[in-house]
Amino acid sequence: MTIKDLARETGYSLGTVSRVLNNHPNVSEKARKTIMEAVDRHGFMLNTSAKNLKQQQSETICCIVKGNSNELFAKMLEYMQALFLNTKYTLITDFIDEDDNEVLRARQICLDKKPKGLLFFGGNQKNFQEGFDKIKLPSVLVTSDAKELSFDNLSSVTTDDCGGACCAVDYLLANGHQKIAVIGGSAASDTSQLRLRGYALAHERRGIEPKDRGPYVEGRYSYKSGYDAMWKLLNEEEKPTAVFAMADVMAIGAMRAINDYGLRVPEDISVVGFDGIQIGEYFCPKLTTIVQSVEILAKRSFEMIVACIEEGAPAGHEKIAFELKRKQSVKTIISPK
Amino acid sequence: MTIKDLARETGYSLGTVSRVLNNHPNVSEKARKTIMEAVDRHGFMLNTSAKNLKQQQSETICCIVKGNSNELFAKMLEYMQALFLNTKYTLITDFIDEDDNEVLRARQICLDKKPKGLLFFGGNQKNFQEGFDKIKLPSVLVTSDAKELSFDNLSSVTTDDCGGACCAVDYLLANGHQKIAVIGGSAASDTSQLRLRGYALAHERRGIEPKDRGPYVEGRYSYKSGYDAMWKLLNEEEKPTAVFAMADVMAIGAMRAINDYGLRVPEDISVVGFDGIQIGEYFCPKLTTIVQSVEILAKRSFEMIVACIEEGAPAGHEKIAFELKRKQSVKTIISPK
DNA sequence: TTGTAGGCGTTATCAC
DNA sequence: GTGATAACGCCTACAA
Repeated sequence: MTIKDLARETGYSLGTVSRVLNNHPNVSEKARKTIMEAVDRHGFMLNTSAKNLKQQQSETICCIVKGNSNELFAKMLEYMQALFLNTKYTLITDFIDEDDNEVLRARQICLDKKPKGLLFFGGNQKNFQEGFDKIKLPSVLVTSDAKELSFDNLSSVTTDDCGGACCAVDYLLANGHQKIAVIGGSAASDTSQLRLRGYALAHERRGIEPKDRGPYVEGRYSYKSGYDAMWKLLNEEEKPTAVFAMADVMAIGAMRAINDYGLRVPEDISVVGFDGIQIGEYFCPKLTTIVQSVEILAKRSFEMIVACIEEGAPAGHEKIAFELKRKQSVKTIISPK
Repeated sequence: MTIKDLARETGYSLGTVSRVLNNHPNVSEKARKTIMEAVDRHGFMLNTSAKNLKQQQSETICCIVKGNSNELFAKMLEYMQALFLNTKYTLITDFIDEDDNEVLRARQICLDKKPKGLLFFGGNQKNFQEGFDKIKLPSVLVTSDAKELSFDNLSSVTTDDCGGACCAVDYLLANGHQKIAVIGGSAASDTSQLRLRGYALAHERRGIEPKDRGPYVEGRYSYKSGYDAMWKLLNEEEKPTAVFAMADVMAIGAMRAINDYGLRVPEDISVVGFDGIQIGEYFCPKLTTIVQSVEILAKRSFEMIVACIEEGAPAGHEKIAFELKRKQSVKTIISPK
């Protein structure tokens, strides 16, 4: 069933049917009614391939989401959808695997759907370096800094990773912890780099030498990896009194490991996470963490992409404020100064 | 840039370029090489709209996933992708919102991509009743029973929800618990119905009258909802000694509520969940739960859809075995008989 | 092995 | 208001 069939059946021409289906003006009420009736009768739907093929431009913005079970991204998407509701743009979402190439995918989407702008939720610097020059659309990379990439059509909005980590670690130091271990992602990742930098910064500000700092265990952002990393730390000669985990999931894995080892959080070892995902609030003890504001992240990304599209605003790179959420997973060794 | 440009540039014709791009035989090595070089040079990509439009049939199976942060579905998808890797089919995935209409979406996809079969991860009976008659492709509904719908091209694979719930509750009864409360989804949902049926069944088998059973608190499948439901139970005159939560997330919310109320799991109140998600293993105490086998769910769905497509097998409705994972959230009041 | 031409289902630009 | 008709980019007979 195509609009051709619809035309034949209603006695109107292709053009009129198409006009009705696209809510164009200049169609008689009568035509609209007859045609819509036929549409409903058959449950007719337009073929979007044909539509996309023909349309040169669409009032569409595409959001490419990396990884399909990321609570932060899911929440951000909700806000984003709400924001686009009252605009002339339609937000379309495309989920891709964690390790798929988002830039390649974006290029395909540009070809097929001809969107006005691109939003990337998560992204790998390397993929951008290699292929983003082929993309000419205003784009915003959310959750990862694109300043260094310096494409003039690629903005970015990120949480202040370095500052957040610094704040978390400083909080631990202020509470009297000394050797603070870090568990986090691969040192090769930009985000991990920044958070590690924040860790160092907090120490530097208090004049603590590198040799007097705790160890860094690399892993992936998962419960299991957090567990394993912590387990490793627990079996070393000198156990840390506190751990900074670069992600809440790692923090939770770590807390479980501490429990299994027979120690307690925060009595024996304190833990601070990063992200602010829900489960942190439900875990026992409630996780003290650096909260990324998904709401502001979404809002600023939205504003930036729209400004770039409508006013040709230049690409910008913005850092969003974080918030230290003090809960129950940190013990005060000396009263904070 | 289109294949036309590519043809012009390489001196070959449209046909040859297309053949190269689609790995057809009957192309000279030379042509393949020159054309591929041009493709790489420009980073050329085919327009999939045009491709889909033209192609009448594709060796494709589409998986429509409802809700984009469902751990069970994400895991199932991983298995599914692995299963399809060695077949001639390409699995394409389409994520839709929790409350979008999966059947409508499926119809659109059929029009656009002309797949050979459909996989639904999650689905609403009502949507199927209303619109599935328009879909003529072999389909499998995973995680929700489609027997009652009785479409001859719609199979289903589900965990034995009733049996699982019965097992969970029986385990609690066997451990000496008496008034077992239930917290779960809306009584209107099929899955909740089945799990509630299992709860009743476990009691019937031991000859326990409805009046001697615990209360049922309705909610949604979320941490918060589990928390609220439990809080309500805690503030009633007669507190339960055990709770069966229809989802692990609810169970975790409930455990947090118990903690906040000043009681302990399992010493004061025991909890059993349903699903077998990761966090249950990391929570303190580790959650005793009914595990749905995502692996088998995926495997059987895969086998069924392929059988329907290739051998015209009739639709079937299968129940997958669950597993009771005994961990730390249940206390034995009397030794189990 | 390669080239040519028709058409997939739409939308948009014309006339009428 | 409405109806022809020409693309959109690609695939695939069929012809050479």
